[in-house]
Amino acid sequence: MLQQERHNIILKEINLHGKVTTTGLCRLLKVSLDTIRRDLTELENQGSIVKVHGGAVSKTFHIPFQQPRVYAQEEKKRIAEKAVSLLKDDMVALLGGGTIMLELARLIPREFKGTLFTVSPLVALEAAENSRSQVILLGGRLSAESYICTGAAVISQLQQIRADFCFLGSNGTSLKGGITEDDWEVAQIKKTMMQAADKTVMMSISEKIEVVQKMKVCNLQAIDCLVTELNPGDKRLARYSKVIKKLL
Amino acid sequence: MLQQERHNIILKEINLHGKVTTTGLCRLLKVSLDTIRRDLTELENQGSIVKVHGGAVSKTFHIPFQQPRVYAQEEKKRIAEKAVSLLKDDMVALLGGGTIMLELARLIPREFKGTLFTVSPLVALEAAENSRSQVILLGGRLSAESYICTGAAVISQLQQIRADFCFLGSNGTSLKGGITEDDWEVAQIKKTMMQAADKTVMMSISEKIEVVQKMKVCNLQAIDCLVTELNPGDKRLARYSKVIKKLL
DNA sequence: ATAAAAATTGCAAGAAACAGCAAAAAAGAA
DNA sequence: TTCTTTTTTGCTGTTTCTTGCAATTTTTAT
Repeated sequence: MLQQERHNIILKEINLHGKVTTTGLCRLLKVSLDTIRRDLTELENQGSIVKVHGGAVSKTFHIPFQQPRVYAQEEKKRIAEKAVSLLKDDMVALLGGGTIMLELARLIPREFKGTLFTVSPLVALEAAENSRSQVILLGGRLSAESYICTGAAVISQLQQIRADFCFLGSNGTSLKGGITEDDWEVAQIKKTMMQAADKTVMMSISEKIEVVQKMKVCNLQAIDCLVTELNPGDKRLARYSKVIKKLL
Repeated sequence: MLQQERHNIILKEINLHGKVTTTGLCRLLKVSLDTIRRDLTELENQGSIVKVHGGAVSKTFHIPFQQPRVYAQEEKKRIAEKAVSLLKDDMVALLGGGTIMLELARLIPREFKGTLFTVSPLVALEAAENSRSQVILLGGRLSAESYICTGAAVISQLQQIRADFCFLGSNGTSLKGGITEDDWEVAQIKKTMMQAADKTVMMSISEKIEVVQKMKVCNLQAIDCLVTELNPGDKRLARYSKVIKKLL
């Protein structure tokens, strides 16, 4: 077996599974551990893979140490950056809960002057810290699972509000299923929030695209803008661009 | 299973749920608790997550003031322990804000069954985490200084409540000046909370005894119970025992 | 206050990595 | 072909890394 041949097989394995183990390759290629180690060292020097104790992982699999933030969080941050650009002074905005919304609250410019309503205590605290805008927390029964206020009190307060924008995170976004959620209470709140605002901005990481959860929030037609970390021209979003007015 | 693999899985879990438990990961990954602990330590050193007792939380969910353990001076904890003993099942209680109240929220027994109203998002989150009781957050404009909800909305919601107990922290307690506060808005809220409850429990560390602030909340006669970290028979409290029905 | 759960520390067994060396294989030259 | 040179491979002993265990301390729950 040629050296080059082994290298190709190793690369194929890594691209397929994201990782390889030294002993696994040893069995697969019927050569000694040392040979495999030397192979891995060479491939690493070429810059194709990253060696770790026990084997090697693909470059995309490996998170460099300099990057202190977690990958999904980077994506969420990118989404929040795009969404926050929609904020204009004197705007009245409704904010949902979830981690993307927390990122958004964190990114609100200090000089932004507007009114922010939210059902999430965490988002409220973050927004109040980071901006001089008015932050109004819509109170109600606090759900320990979702960390947002739920129940009739929230619904009735929402019905008294007329907001310009409603920013929501999505747990499931699909062409057929629309926007879906795994918690019934949360779905109700989101529905009502959308009714209380002129326009709805839905934020979804691409992982959640074409994912369908148990509880329906709305059809895609009800969305005015879909924000993902992807480029709006990405092929994964092609079919969405026909249904939703604006992609970011 | 490669170490890197475990790390990736842990990060994914944290991003998905916001938190992980050591034992949960132990079951999921089929390795010993020690290995999980070491993994979490490494990920924390990388800056990806924040370790807490029992597991780890996502950096996004981790808000600096959510870990008031640093402020949790022994005295405040002692006060909270005494106060929490006043809670009985099926009780409706109003909770104020502040660090003592956070300690109280943390000490609420898991089996306590009652209804808790609060104007503080932090207290609400803590209480919802630590007990199976119903937690209702009274929403309103969030004050960035005091981290509690203020304004007319809170006042009007409070006027619709009839609670058994009202638990408040005090920033100033004196024989002549009564209970005082440095923030006008907060003083208004506290006044209204007291009116909405049958009995008021005031919690004050001895540092704040004989301290007078600018804004008056009430006279000492309006207090049903004063809780301090001192022994009720302490001579510093002697003159208070004549005015207040109960000392703890 | 007491009991239970979790964290920390030190340690030892096992697995993997490393370095040097020698045998085997491959390549090139006479 | 045969000999020499170079490269590759496998082996050995040593070192490093990882993991799980036990004892102890700290934190949390009751």
